[in-house]
Amino acid sequence: MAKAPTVYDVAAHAGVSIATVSRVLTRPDDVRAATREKVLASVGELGYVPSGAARGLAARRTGVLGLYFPGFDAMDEIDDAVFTGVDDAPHATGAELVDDIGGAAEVRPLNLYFDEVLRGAELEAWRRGFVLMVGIGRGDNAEQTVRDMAGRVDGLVMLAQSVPDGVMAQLSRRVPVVVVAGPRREDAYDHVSVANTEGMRALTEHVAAGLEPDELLYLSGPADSPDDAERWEGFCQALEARGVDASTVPILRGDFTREAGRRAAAELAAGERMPRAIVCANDQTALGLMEALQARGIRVPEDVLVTGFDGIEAGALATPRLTTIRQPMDDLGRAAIQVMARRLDDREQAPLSIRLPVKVLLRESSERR
Amino acid sequence: MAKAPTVYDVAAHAGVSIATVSRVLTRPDDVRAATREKVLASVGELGYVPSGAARGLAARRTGVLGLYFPGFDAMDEIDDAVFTGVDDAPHATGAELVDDIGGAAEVRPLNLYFDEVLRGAELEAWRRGFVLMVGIGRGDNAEQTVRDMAGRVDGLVMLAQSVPDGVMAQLSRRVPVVVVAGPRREDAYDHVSVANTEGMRALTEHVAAGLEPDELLYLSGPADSPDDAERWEGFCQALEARGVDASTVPILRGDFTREAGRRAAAELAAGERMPRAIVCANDQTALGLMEALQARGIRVPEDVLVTGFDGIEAGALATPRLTTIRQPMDDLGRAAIQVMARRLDDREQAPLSIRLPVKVLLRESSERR
DNA sequence: AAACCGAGTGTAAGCGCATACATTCGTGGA
DNA sequence: TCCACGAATGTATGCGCTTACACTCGGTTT
Repeated sequence: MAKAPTVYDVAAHAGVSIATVSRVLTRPDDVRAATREKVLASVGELGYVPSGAARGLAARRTGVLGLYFPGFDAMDEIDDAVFTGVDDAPHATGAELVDDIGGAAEVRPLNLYFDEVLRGAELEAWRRGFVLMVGIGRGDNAEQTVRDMAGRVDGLVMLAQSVPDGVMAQLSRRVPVVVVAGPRREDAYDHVSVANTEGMRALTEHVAAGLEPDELLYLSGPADSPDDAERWEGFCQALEARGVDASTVPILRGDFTREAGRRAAAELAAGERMPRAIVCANDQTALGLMEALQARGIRVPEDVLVTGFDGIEAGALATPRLTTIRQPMDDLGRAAIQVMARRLDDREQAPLSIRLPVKVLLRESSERR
Repeated sequence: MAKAPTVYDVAAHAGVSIATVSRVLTRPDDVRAATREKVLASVGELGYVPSGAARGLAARRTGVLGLYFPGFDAMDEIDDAVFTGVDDAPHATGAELVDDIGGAAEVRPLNLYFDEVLRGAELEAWRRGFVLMVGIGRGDNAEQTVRDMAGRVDGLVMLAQSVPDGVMAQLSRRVPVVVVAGPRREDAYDHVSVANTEGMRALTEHVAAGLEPDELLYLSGPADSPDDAERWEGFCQALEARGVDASTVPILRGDFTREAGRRAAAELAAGERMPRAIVCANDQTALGLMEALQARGIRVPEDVLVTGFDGIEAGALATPRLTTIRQPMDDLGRAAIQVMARRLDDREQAPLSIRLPVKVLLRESSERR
C-alpha cells in the first residue's frame, strides 16, 4: 500500500491528459474507443481507484445517502461493559458449553425496525447508484454524529424525532432531508410513513365487532411515541364509527417492551374482571401479555383475544400465533430513498408525503371460538 | 437551502482567517478561548456544516469505514418484481385484511448475519469516531460497488469471499482490508472469525457421546462454504479424538436452507434406518429437518437428536427448542472494527488473525431421555 | 534595553478530481 | 487540394478544506 495512484499517474501511464482519464470514468461515450481501452488498461494495471473525496469536492455531489436512526443509550452501555474484544483477548478462541434453560430472548424492536428499513434503503440506493452511510445516534454527541453525516452525503434520511427540530432545520439547509415514520405534520420535509391509523382501525373493527366498549382494553405504548398516537387514533376511529365514545374504553399504558405486557397481565389478573379482547400497540407487548396471561391459566383466544402491531417473526412462532399488523418496513426504506432521489432531481418541488399501506394478519390469537 | 456556508463565510463572519476556523473545529485547544467562542458563535449562526469531501481530500482521511457484504442476486430480483413504490402509488394507503394461514417465514440467514455484524460494527465505529458506510454486492456490478466504497473510506471490512482475490488485492493497495468470517488462511489481510471448528467439535463430543459412528448423521452446507468446511472439520475432530474414522459417518449434503432440512427428512424417512443423532451445519436446515421429521411422526429428541449452528431466534422458539451454537455476530463486527482501528494506527504491523469464542447452547432438541 | 521565545494567528499551497473552455484532429465537401 | 466543422482531447481552474510555514506580539531572559 505504498501510495495510491491518482488520475495523474493513470494519465501519464496511458499517455493522455487527466481530463481524458476522468471522462473515461464518468462519461465513457465521450471518448474514442481506442483511447478508452488504453486508459482502462492503465487503470487496471495500476490498480487505480478514484478518490471519493476529490470526486465529491469537484463534482459537488458525493453519491452517498445517509440513513440516521436514534439509538437506545442504555443498550449500548450494557454492551460496552460486557465486551472484551480484540485488545483484551487477542487469542480468545474455543467453545463454552451452556445449559440454556430458556426464557425467550428480548428482541429489541427498534433494532428490527432498523434492520429492515436499512435493508430496503440499501437495495433502493444501490439500484440508483448510491452508496449508503448509516449512523445511529448515541449519547450526548448524537448531534455531532448526524452533523458529520450531513457533511458527507447528498441527502439524509432520518427516523422521525431523532434530533431536535432546530438541528434538523439546520441540517436541511445543507442537504435534503426525508423523514421516515414521523407523525403527519405540515413541514418543509418530505415524509414517508405507514398507515398506522388505517391499520389499527381495520384491526379494531374486526376484533371489537359485537363487543361492548367495556369488554375491550387498549394496551398502549409510551406517551411520546407518534406511532402509538397514530395507532390509538385508529383504535378510536373504529369505535367512533360504531357510535361508541372511545374515552369509555379502558386503557393501560405500556412502553412497547415485553415486560410492559407482563405487567399488564399481572394487573389484569389482580383486577375484578378480564376484558374479552386486548388490543396492544405493538407485538412485543402483546407477546409478553400472552405469555403472562397463559402462565396464569388464562387462555388465548378462548378467554381473551389479543392483537399486536408490527409483524415481528416471534409473533408468527408464538402459540397461539399472534394476530398483528405487518408494516412493510423494507418498503419504507425503499420509498424513503425513492423520495430522496426525486427530491435530488428537483429541489424546488413541494414536499411529498407518502403513506404506505399495511397488512392486517388475522391469526389464532384473535380467533373467536 | 440557498447555498451552504463554507469556512470562508464563517471566517468572514467571525473576523478571523479560515485557518483559525479550521483549527477551532479540529483542535480547539490550539485556539485562544475568546477566539474559539467567537468562531463557534458564527458557526451556529450560519448553520455551518463542514464538507466531508473537502475535509477528506485535504486531510487524506475520511473518517469513514466501509462494511461490504455479498448479496443473493435472486432475492433482490424478487423484491424488484413485487415492489411498486413511490412512483406507482404516490397516494397508496390503507389496510388490507389477510387470513394468515401460516407456514413459517423463511428467514434469510445471510441477512440476519448481516444485521448483527452491522450493528456491532456500527457501535464500535461510533465509539471510535468513525462513520460506517455499508454496501451489499449485487449483480454483475458488485465489483463496482465495492470499488466505489474503497475510494471513499479509510478502511474496508469485507465478508470473506465477497470478491475475487485479485480484486481484493487491488483494493488493499488503496485501503487496509479486514476479512470477516473467512477461512483460516495465510495472507496479507487481517482476519476476524469465530471458532467454528472448536464449537462444532465441542457440540459433537457432547451429542455423539456413547453413540456408534453409524448412529450419527452429518447434514452439511454447500460444498463451497468455508464455514461449512470448518464446522465439518470440528465434527471430524470430535470423532477422531475418540478414535473413530470420521469418513465412516454418513453425510447428507444440504445448502443451509430450510428446504434442505425438509429434503433430508424425506430421504431419511424413505431409507431403511434412522440415525440416533443428526448434526446439522446450521440452524435453518436443522429447523426444516425437525419440522419435516415431526410431520412424519418421528419425535425429537426421543427418536432422534437434532442440533444446529448459528443461534437464530427461531431456534429458541421452536418445539423442542433447538440445541445450537451461538456465534457472537455482533462481536464479530465490533472486533473487525477494532482490528481495523489497530491497523490504521500502524500500517506496517504483521497481519492479525482473531478468532472469537462461541457458546454451545444445550437445549431440548439434543436432550437424552 | 536588546535579543529571544512561544503562543496565537494568518498566508498560501496543495489534496485529486470534474469540467468549462481552448485547442487539435479527422473528415467530408467544394 | 484546401477549408470548414464537429468530434476528440488538452489546459487550467476551482471545489472547501487541512496544514506547513511565516508572522505578530506580549512577556522573558540576560
